[in-house]
Amino acid sequence: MVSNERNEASKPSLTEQSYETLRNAILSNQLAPEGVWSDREFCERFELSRTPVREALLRLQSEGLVEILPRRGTRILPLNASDVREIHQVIKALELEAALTIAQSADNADALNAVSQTVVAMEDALEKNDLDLWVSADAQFHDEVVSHCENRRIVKTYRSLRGLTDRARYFTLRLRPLPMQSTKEHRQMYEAMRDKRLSDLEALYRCHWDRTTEEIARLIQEHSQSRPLSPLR
Amino acid sequence: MVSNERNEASKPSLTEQSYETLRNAILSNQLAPEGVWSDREFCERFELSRTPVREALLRLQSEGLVEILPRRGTRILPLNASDVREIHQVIKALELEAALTIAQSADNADALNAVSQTVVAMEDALEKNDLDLWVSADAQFHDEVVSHCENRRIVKTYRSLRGLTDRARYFTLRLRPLPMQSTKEHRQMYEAMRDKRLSDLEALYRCHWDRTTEEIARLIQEHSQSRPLSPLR
DNA sequence: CCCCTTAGCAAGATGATCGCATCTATTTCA
DNA sequence: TGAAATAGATGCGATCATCTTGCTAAGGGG
Repeated sequence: MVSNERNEASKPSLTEQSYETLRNAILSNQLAPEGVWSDREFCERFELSRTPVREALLRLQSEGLVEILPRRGTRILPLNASDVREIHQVIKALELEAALTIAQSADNADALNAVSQTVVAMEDALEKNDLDLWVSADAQFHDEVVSHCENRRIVKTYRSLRGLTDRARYFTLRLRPLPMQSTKEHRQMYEAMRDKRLSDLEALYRCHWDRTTEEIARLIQEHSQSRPLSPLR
Repeated sequence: MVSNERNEASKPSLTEQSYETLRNAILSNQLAPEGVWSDREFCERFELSRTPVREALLRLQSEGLVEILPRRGTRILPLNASDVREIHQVIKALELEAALTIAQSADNADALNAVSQTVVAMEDALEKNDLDLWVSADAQFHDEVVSHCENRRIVKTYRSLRGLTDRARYFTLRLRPLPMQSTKEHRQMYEAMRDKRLSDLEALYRCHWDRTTEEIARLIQEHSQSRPLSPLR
């Protein structure tokens, strides 16, 4: 009666806690992606003990945020232009698949409604010249599309990859042109989804992501030429 | 043949060893996907100790093969028809993206050559009526496509998901019709890729995967109706 | 009087800590 | 320059404390 399935809310384990702490520290760039860190340094800095930290690092490695060098230490992987391009390509493919699924679904009223609202929010934010609001609406657009595709694997993979590039998106936001073009594209994507124009939807999606990707990747390339390449795993 | 970047081959840590052992045991169905296992049982059965087993289980959980119930044990997740559909949808999207990338690449001679050879191998195997050989060639077709897309994230995500459904594919292989249709489709996909007919390629890919997915999913549904649904994470 | 519900206890298992042997990298000496 | 020793850190295992769960018994209701 009392017990439902959410048992992780009751008491976050230290491993979970370590994972969240380290992940946030990396994504917010509090941990510089340079040099090799030892377990001890993580422990001392965040007041955690070794086992939870080790298990958290293993998870972060599987997500591609860090690289564990056996018997040597842990390296925070920097995000270079090539990484952004690779990750965005996967995101593009997954999100397009989700959008196509929604467009072809018979029962997509909820999804379309949710997506529609985010488009309106983007247009409002643009009018008010509120970039933070726009970013939030933009993120929500993509999240709503993915969330409504009824495929937990797509959602999970998408979320984990998306987190990686939020760093990049955040830092390059104010360096990019005002997102008028982007806002228009989002409306077009929504309408193509609504009207079940599948090939239009696909072309729009690919175009949108390819353009966004190039904008961000170029900015990263210009602003951090000194950073080393990061091997995967 | 020649190992290039694989530095884990030099000396497999016990964690790596545990991971491989457990993963193989699950994928080959030596560990029944029923009931909850304790750490000790894994340790005794495979003669490993707890720390490596725990770390391996964490990795397997992040791949969706097992579910760790806090303070209760570890459950091997069964593969039901719905899972197969979800995973195949992701695979379809990723592999299509890879195929499109190859088709649009200027320097795709190597890739096309490798893929072409696997198609020939499939046709040979079919003629000899050698199912095992056919399966191997089939797997190699998809692997070559993904491997040549120059995107490590796609490769990595693909491999991890593909492993999950190999179980299903293996078990349903001999229950499915002879793969004549499938072989023909692979040749068509290859030719579309070679001739840069992108929309054909896309349609062929979607059609191929959707058909394969339904074949396998239906067989699973019929053969294992008694199995419980498996929640993700 | 019997059965069902609930509280309490015990046993077993897990999350986390700590220590040891081993391996890597660096430094020093020949 | 090269080899060996030393210092430091990691991988792994042993151990402790806490939590879950199943069993038992007591109490209340039919």
